[in-house]
Amino acid sequence: MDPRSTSADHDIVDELRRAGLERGGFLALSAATGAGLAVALRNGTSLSTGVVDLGAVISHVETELRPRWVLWGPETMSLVRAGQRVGRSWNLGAVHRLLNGGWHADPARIWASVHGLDGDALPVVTPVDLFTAPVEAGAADEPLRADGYLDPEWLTADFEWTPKRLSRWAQLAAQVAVLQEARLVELHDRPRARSTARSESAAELLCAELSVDGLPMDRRTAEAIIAEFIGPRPRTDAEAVEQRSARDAEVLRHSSNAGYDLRNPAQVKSLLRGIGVELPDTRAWRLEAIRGTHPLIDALCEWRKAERIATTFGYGWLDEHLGADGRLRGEWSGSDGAAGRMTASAGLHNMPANFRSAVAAEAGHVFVRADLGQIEPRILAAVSGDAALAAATADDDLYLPVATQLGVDRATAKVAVLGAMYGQTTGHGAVALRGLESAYPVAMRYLTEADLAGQVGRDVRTHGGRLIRTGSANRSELGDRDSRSRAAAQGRYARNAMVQGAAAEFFKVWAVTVRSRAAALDARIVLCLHDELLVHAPLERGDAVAQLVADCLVDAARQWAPNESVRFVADVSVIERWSDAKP
DNA sequence: TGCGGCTATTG
DNA sequence: CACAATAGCCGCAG
Repeated sequence: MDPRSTSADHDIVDELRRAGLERGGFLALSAATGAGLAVALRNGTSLSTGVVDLGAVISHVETELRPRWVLWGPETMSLVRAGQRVGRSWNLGAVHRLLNGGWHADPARIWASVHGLDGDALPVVTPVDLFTAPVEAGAADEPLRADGYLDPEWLTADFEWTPKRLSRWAQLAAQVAVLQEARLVELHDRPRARSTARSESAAELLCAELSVDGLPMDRRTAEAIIAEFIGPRPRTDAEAVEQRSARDAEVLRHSSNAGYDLRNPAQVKSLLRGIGVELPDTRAWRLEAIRGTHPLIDALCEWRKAERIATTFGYGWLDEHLGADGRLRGEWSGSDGAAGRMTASAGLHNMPANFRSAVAAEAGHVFVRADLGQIEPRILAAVSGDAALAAATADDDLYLPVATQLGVDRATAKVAVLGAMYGQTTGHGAVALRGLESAYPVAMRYLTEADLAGQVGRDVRTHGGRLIRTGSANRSELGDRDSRSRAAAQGRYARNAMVQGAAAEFFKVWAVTVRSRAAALDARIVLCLHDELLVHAPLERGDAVAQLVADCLVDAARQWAPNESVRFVADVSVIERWSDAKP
């Protein structure tokens, strides 16, 4: 178990082979600036080096052995920042979130979880003062405490890493990976869980790469779009203030009282009351509905659009997130706290659609854009095993056969299906909903059971094995509602999470398959948008990448879906700007 | 200064 | 205006 040191004289690949590492085997990695790196195998063997070129060692091992790199989590970014694009990973944080739901995935919690310790009773760092005896040097090399928890000192930002400590840390990571794998195997009713662990881990690699690479964006086009709404870039703060009050004045001149604050919803209501309009709230869709009835309404609608650009998607946004290299960068997360979709900051997931013309491929490159068609109802058909709904997926537009089956028009069928997945029980869709119950009983029962579980706070698991927590933890927005509507909300949440979560798992399988196979064509994924992929590819490889993306969908479906009864479809196009895609 | 409410945008 | 997310500004409590 003693860590062995390796050096340039001793080839680390040979040592790993001798230690029993097979191609694709678990290889835990820990590294710290100035302290070198350490790796550990699942059998406990650990090797460490002194200060090394992290990239060179990883690259060598990756080429020769293609291991499954076991990472606690944050090392993923270090790896990618060091220029490494490894193929396989086992991300302890991602697997922890899969097994336990929620968002927390720090090493202390992960360790406690796989050892059955209370995650809400984690030890905390005791402040060092005159009355605290200094920790003995020997004890500080062992992170495992007598009570079974990890020493919180090891998790602090200024922890002093040594080769010996890195070795131990890697050993622990390897142990956790083995324990997590065992837990996944125990999920007998979720046979896909181990596979999901691997694809979710690969998605973490993809997220790190997306964070580092960024989205190609043409600054001049973006600035022109901003200028359309709020005018040229202000040169001074005073000029910015002036532009802002000029925008306000354009609305207020239609009112007799110019003192109202347009940014205060209550005052906007008063403003509207002044022209004889009484609204329950001042949301855009309510204002749009009465557009043209008074010049103030129209001016207010325009003001709202401009204000949105000025505050969120204006020059400040570009300055903060668009690099000198023309890449828009945000932080990517592989799975959010709820159903496990990917998230991104810097507006990458909620950029107004009119900015898509600014998202442009670089010279000599094209985008391959692909989006999944009607993914959620197709996912529902697959995970529920509803043969009738699966039959409808044979159509490019599944709402057409569903409409025929229900004896309603397509629009009604669509609203009903979406309403069923979101948990809507009232309104126009409610009548058609009863038609769904009789036409697709298996799918509807799948949703209802998730709903009931959510209502009573019983956790559920998606098809791929992700725990959806519906109990007390994790959700905060259910504060002061009464218990009945809270239960109903939790029911809708669980019902939808089973579909949205499974769709997210499937999407990630597709995305990581594309990631892995597009590399050989020098193409890289630059954006993931829940059901849409944007791949940046060399101009001459555009068609080949488009074909590859379509092929990967077939493979992803074969790998992820319980059987081949459900058809998944994607619209794939080769374009120069994101806006070139069909509506 | 932190938090809930309101608003807008995306899938 | 159901399900999910990020993100800004405002008013209010501490």
